Amino acid sequence: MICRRLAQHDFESDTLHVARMLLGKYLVIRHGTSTLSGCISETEAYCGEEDKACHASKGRTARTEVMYGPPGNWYVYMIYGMYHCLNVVTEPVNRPCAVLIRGVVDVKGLPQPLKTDGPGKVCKAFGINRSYNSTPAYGSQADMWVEDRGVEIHDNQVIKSPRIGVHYAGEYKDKPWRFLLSEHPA
DNA sequence: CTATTGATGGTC
DNA sequence: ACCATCAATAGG
Repeated sequence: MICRRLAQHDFESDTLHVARMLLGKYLVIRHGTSTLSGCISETEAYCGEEDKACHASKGRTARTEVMYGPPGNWYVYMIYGMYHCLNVVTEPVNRPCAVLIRGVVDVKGLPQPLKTDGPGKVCKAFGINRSYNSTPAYGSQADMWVEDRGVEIHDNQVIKSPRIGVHYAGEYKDKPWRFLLSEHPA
């Protein structure tokens, strides 16, 4: 069975391409001796300063700094004071883009099943917080990474839609930059 | 529809 | 130092 960790260069390409590519890949996190993993089922692309829905539309700040750095680092932020959202930085240095991981299915390693159909719930189930911000999502040293387990996702399994919760984003609010599996492969 | 919750960025 | 807003979620 194929089981390859993605490499940094896998995150360097166009953000829409990465968001589509991540569907069917596996998010894996190591907590000490235990490991959690699940199949990525929903993503959204956030594409640079010109994208009014992207946090980097406000320019370079302490929060967005990681997006201006090299691709393949995690971008984790807190939203509404209660939830964390997990993103991975894409595209070359100084091009502030990221993919939000909104849904993970078929999660293995939890003591009991938890709903993971939303970005806040993904982070809660996986125990993801700000301490992961700016850490690499690739390489053998990573605590949390993405694996290709050979699951092929065809275009007829992928639904594209506008992104959630970005009504304020002007001409960018209706861009079909959300990608989700119509049925998950498990 | 509302309440929750605190980080964040903009303004004073 | 304030203040409005927010890439969410649960509950009516």
